[in-house]
Amino acid sequence: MRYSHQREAIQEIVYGTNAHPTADWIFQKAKAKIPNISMGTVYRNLKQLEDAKLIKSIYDGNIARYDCNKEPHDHLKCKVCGELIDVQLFDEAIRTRIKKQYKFEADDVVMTIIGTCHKHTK
Amino acid sequence: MRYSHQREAIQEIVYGTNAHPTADWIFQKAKAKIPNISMGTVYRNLKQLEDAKLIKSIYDGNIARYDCNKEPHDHLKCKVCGELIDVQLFDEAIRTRIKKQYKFEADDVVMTIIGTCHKHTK
DNA sequence: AGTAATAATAGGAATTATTACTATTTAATA
DNA sequence: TATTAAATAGTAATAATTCCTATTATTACT
Repeated sequence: MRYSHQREAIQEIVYGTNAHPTADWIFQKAKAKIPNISMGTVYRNLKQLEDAKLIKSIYDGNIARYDCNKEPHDHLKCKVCGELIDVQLFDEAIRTRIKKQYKFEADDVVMTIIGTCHKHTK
Repeated sequence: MRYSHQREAIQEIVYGTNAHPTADWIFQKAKAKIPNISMGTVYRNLKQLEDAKLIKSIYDGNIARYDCNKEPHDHLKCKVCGELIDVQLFDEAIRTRIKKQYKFEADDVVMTIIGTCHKHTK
């Protein structure tokens, strides 16, 4: 993977937030740095960064979000404010259980728990 | 919710398979019964059936799939054949742990474990 | 049974997220 | 510095889904 100014900027943007930004949000931020950057460049680089394990992507409903947290982790999604909170729930015990119970070799987990976060409890 | 021939057909189609069909697959099947049914009708009714808790929907990547299994459950997704297998992993113990550890009230879980199913182990 | 009210529909246009295409630019390196 | 191929900008294309509107069908009421 050859160096590019655009990719560096995109990586910096994703690393600069833990708000799980969308491709479009990243595109808007990138335009502030590189005014004529194009959406295709954003998508291509996000994919490359993901392939290189420098970022992760998650599907929030039907829209992709990008995450600078590279550790295996899961998400709590608040149904009031929509925020995604990083948590670590899936562990080796569950992996073993899945292997024994279902003869299924688990590589990756996409887990989102929908509910209400502490900011909205009265 | 008023009766409609179209909704009845759509519900029958979803109930008639456990292959987690997409909206388009359901649309094709529905056309065999009702030749001039439209895609909008399929989407509207799938949403209504989901609101009425008669079916469930899950996101497989960025595409919606529909499930006649109304019980809370999770999915194993085989990365070789793409099949989604219904399992039950999320339980009251995890819900309690989330509440204590993160002060988060969990309502629903969207969990998909990506890996390889037993059909592809040599 | 006839009629009024309105939910649901067909058909198509619009939207949104994402991918594909192509001529040009840029980074690596010989 | 000249060469080569990867990366880019700009734009067109695609795919899933939603929105719009005139018409149709279901229900409720006489």
